[in-house]
Amino acid sequence: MVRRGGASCLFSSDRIGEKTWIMIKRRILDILNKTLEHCRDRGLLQVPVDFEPQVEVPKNEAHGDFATTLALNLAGPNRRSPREIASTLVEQMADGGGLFSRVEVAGPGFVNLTVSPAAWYQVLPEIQAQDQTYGRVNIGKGRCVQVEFVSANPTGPLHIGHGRGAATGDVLARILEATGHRVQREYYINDVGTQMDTLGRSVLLRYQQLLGRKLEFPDTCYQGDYIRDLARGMLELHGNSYRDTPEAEAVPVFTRHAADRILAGIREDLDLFGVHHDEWFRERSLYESGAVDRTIATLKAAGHIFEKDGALWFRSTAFGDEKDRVVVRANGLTTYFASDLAYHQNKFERGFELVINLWGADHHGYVARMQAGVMALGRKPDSLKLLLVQLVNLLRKGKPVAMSTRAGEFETLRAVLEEVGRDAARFIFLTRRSDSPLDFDLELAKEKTAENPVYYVQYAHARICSLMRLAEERHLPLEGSHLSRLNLPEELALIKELSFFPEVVENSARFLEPHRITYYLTQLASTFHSYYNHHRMIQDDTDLAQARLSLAGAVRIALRNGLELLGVSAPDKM
RNA sequence: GCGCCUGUAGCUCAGACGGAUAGAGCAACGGACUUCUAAUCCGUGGGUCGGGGGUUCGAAUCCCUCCAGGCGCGCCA
Repeated sequence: MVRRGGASCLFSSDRIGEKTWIMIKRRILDILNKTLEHCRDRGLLQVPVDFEPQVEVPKNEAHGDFATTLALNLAGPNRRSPREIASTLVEQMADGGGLFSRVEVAGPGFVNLTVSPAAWYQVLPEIQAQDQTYGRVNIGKGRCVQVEFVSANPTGPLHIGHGRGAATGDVLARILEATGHRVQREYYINDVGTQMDTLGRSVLLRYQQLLGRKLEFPDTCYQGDYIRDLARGMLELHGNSYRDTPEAEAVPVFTRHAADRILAGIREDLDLFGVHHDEWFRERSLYESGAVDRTIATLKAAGHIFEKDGALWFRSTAFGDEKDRVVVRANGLTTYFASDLAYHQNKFERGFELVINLWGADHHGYVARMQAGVMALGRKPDSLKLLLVQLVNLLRKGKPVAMSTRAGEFETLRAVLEEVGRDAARFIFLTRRSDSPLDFDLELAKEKTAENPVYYVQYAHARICSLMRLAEERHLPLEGSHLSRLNLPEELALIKELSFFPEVVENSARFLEPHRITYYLTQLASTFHSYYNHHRMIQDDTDLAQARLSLAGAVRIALRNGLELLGVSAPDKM
């Protein structure tokens, strides 16, 4: 059953180790900072106090593994040419234990850095050692974060748009967990208001029809077949005992029955999708506990509420909204916004330092007032992040599948899951940034070809597993000390790409963009497939075989951990 | 009308903090399985980054303006 809110930030799974970072980039930054310090101390360069060197990966590989723009950025303050500054830096730079095989000034004043193969090789054993934790980065430092997502009204089954929200929210939560945050997943149930009344009335009318009563079923009621099923449920439970009950009395009974049933169905759908919420928070509880009244009183005491035309208004314009908003109507009823204010106050009272809400893109007109509300409640505006999830265009062989809740002919999440499976659905939902519309082709999602990115990535993983099985049969060592045999450019490039994984995860968390993971995995799989097709792993030269298998093993770890973040399985064979 | 978002190859889209010659997948065309999984790989063509102006040593990225599209603008939920 649904639990009441109140559980605060009690999660204690602190599985994030400290040593979760591939060191190359960090080491480069250390060297650069030390060099700058050295130059400043000896009066060779003026360095602004909070100057931080930028290290990037050049597009052109002839420009080395990394490049820094610091000479370009220091040119202004020093009134000297960037190339001159770059030369000074390079002269003064101490090589940190043979990290670089080449350092040179190029172009307008870039310093290009090439990392020595020996330093790259160290990445592989480190990935092996970190294994399951590779990719975890502790940037959250135990910060309490709540992700509220799906939160569909219990008026019908989840459709595919909710599925996208579910996948995005769940993966976001996984990414935040992997980056040292304590995360709670929450579902907000709008169980108050006219939509719920409409639901109850819809089921009641169908119930009466089942009892043989001739009546018109209005357009304003929910049309889907599931309403008839709910009515049949009531019939089985209660026979005809509500046949002549006055509507005002019967509707709440039907509403509760319908909402409970639908919610149970929603939970099943989410379960099937591998999505689990820690907390199911009922809007009704905010009224029952007096939280809504309390929040309005708080805002009133702070001078953010005024009265006009018999209604109470929240002065959201004081916080950047374009107009003020009603919280209590002239008829005495509170608005949806009022309970939302109370809900967010409640979230902060539960101790969350960051609150993330995923909303359907059609709510975007609501963003400014909610942000205003958060500020009025005395919180920093960035303690609430509102992410908008755009529409999903459901296609079948490129042609749109009609979707309309009203007409009752929508494609449910469950139907999609049954057709294409959990892995494909999750992955495809995350192939685009959430605020851009997504085409979801059912036929493509089922295809077991290269066009389907899910299989592409999973196949790379299965392929490596298959390699390992064969290597074991032939008694080849999977680990050893022959990494220096990896001297092909594509081998070094693959190690380099592997080393970026933690940074991808980190950025994915920092910008709240799960699609970065799917992009990275697709790219990594592609690099590996290409490498595999050009070079034999298992072969007579056992030292070389061992080195290549170590590399493949590290690729497998990154693929597996990345898929794990997406909640997608990493099969051993396909 | 006001506000927010978007505009990158034929299509779908990546490109955090401004960096060197703008990328991927699909589609099109042409190739690679006696050898570790061809659910794979390789090659070819394809672009005034919506137009214009500005800031900068340097702009797809920042600013202004115009154009085109999407969404939002209730004492609804």
